[in-house]
Amino acid sequence: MAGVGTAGELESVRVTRVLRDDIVLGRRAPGSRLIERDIAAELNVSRLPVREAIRTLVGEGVVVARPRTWAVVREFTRRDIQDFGEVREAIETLLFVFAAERHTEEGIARLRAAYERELAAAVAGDTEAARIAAAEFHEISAELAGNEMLGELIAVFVTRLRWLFGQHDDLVAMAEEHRLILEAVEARDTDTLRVIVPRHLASGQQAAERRLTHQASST
Amino acid sequence: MAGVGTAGELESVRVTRVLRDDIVLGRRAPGSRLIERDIAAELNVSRLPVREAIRTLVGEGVVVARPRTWAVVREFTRRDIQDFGEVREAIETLLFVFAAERHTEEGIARLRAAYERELAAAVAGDTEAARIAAAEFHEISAELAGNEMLGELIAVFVTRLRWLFGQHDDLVAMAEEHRLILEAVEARDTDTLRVIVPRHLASGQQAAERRLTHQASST
DNA sequence: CCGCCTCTGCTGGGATACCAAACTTGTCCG
DNA sequence: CGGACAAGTTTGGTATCCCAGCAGAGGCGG
Repeated sequence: MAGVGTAGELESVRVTRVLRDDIVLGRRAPGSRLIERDIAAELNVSRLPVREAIRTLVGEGVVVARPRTWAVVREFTRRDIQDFGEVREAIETLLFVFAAERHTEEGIARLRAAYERELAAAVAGDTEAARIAAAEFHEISAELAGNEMLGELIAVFVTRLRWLFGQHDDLVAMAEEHRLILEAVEARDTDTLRVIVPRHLASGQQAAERRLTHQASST
Repeated sequence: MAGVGTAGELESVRVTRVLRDDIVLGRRAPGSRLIERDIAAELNVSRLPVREAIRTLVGEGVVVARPRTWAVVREFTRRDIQDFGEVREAIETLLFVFAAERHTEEGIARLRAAYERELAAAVAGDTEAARIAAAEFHEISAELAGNEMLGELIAVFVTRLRWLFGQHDDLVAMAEEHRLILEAVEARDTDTLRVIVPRHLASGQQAAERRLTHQASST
């Protein structure tokens, strides 16, 4: 169900994914221009799908577009990252608290499975697999939270999240933090969650700020 | 700053506003079809601005679009409204708590001015003016909160908010609730805010659910 | 009489060509 | 050295055309 890929896929969706990956993976630097005509030529499509893709990425907050000029990859300031962290703290705390209050047996089993996959990959040093498993940990949590609107809200921010906080230095430490969250969710211990989730996010915050410093210095 | 209007305005922005108002004000019913060609003809534009507008409204969560078929105005369930209320509670509490922690003298003065305009309009029975002033109360609060990302997050939800919770039965009561919030913000009393903001929102929740019931019965 | 299935019309997704508006940029002049 | 001006770019929008795919109607068979 996940991996059919190009079968009947809309061009605009494909272009969006390519551009988004370019940005998130750093192949397009913050501040660099997104020129519709050039991108269209690169990807062998007309300007239409490119325009839609750029609009989508504007909605996801990783591209800024002023009228009648080129769009650029967004440049985040240290302040933006701080602000984003504050908002993220509130949202994710809500997410895990709801998951704790509303989860089912079956859901916890899936959450544990994701955690175990993440841990195994982290120990094995498989960065990509650990990243994917960690993302699934979040997705399953969103399901358990049983709040569709919360899911939509997170969807709006998830690209920014992947971009700014995508790479975490210490994979094993992150897996350990997920274990603590998993156990608190399973025990429906919301008080503990309200303490450990902010702490968990703070550890990723520093990596993001370090990354920003690195980018700034390379400009 | 608000009211220049049509001067050099982009067509896509204009079309978006027209469609959004149609939906928010109930001129387009939930479930009704949004057919690009028809809307383009109605507004004397080509299909492109209409497509962009529909995409924007999808992003704002008030329109649903499946590939290669018409888009429809979103139909909200009672569950959606409940979920939305839960999320809104967390976001707005955060908003006013930040505003309380970070506001300036000058900002409070503007917030009070907005409140007083709202109260005067509510007492006078001027629904439209009260609605506008209440919206400004929120906008100023977002400024005072000093968190750009939080503003972006709210922007994503504000259309849904206007649509579902737009009309509040008792304008004077809402103004009174805003007075309590204003005073708590000014006094930097975050503990009180964490209590009264959820209570404030709950009072609007019921109106939204009643509205939904009304819509369902009229279908 | 009911349910499935095909078939057709409608609708969006995309390509192409073209034009206007306005933003950038580089140049020239004071 | 700085500002006004002109040329080149780039997006926003219009107008068509075509194709793929969904929805609904109607027919077919049980």
